[in-house]
Amino acid sequence: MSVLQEHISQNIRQARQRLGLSQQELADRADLSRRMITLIENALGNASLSTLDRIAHALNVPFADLIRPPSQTSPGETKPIEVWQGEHPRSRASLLQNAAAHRGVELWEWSLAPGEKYQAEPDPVGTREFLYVLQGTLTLDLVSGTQTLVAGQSADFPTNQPYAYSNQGSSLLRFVKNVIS
Amino acid sequence: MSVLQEHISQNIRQARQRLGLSQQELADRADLSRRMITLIENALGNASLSTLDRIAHALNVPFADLIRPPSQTSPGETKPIEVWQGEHPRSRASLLQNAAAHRGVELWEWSLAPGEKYQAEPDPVGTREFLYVLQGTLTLDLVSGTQTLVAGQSADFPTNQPYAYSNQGSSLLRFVKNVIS
DNA sequence: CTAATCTGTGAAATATATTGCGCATTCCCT
DNA sequence: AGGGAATGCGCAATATATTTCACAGATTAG
Repeated sequence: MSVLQEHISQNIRQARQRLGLSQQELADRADLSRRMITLIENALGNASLSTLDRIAHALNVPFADLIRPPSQTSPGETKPIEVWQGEHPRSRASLLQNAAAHRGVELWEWSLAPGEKYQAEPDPVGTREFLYVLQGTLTLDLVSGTQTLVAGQSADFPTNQPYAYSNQGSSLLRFVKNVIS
Repeated sequence: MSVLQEHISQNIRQARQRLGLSQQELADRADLSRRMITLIENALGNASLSTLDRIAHALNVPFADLIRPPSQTSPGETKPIEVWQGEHPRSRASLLQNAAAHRGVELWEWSLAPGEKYQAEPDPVGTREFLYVLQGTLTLDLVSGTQTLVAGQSADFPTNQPYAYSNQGSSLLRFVKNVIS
């Protein structure tokens, strides 16, 4: 199959998993059959414009991102994608940028209200994260132990094991992170 | 019909006429029927990926050009390394994290005092940057034009051409950036 | 005017995208 | 072990993209 379809299939699967959606859920959102999602994500089939467009909308990404060759992008802003929201309205996770680079680089900005906690699931081996705390205090729970980071500090750790962010301080916590896979 | 199809139809017709091709000639080159070309150029029909891809090849343009709006074309902290400092003591660039990933990912935090400017030299092709403005206003000079980013906005652009950051506002500018090579 | 080319459109035929269903497999969970 | 969720795949049915052909209007050239 064409290189184009390879890119599309990878981009779609990546975006879907980033949102934590199953194939069925994506199919429902896009009003397509799960069969079609499977076909496209495996670079089989030959989707039509409307099909791809509906998937793009369901994934909340610009259409261009689906066909973007992993190497190049055009200059421009992109608007944040709200990916997760905590009980407190100020607790949220936004995907700022996502490069379908060799393996993939993501730039995130997170906010956690006092007392808020986010428990993350393990990623595939090879995945790691960069953290940079903008304000507040971040408590980072890893299998190897607990770490505390204050504004201006950064950390680097593998995420193929369960981990959790929490704000045990009394003021808003904000930090940026990179996910490298 | 969708905006997407409007763009595609205009782009295709525009590219075809630029080459001085008739619909029939384009159809022959792309191994499609002239009927299909007519349908697509009038934003009717709903082309498949392969169809659009063949048209893109026949027109000798990247696929991405068809869809754009017709107008354009182990855990541990590390301590920051001071890499650049401006005339004003509050203007500085710190390398926060640097992953020797497949090709390399860097996470930076920058500060620019009002009036400060940093002129960057072109990087090797394939190098790109992610920007995320924390506070203040960032003026980004690219060969393709000038962009202004305020706090909370992010941008993504290739850096194989000269570019410059400047703070033309009246308050301190802070932003983080990723360099992906 | 007449011929020739280009473009748009309708309709039936054909190719293929898309669906719906069932089933196998894997993985996670208790 | 066993149950449930998620994914992949074969296959027949259906929807629709794509072709083929035929014709009409518009434009240009001789």
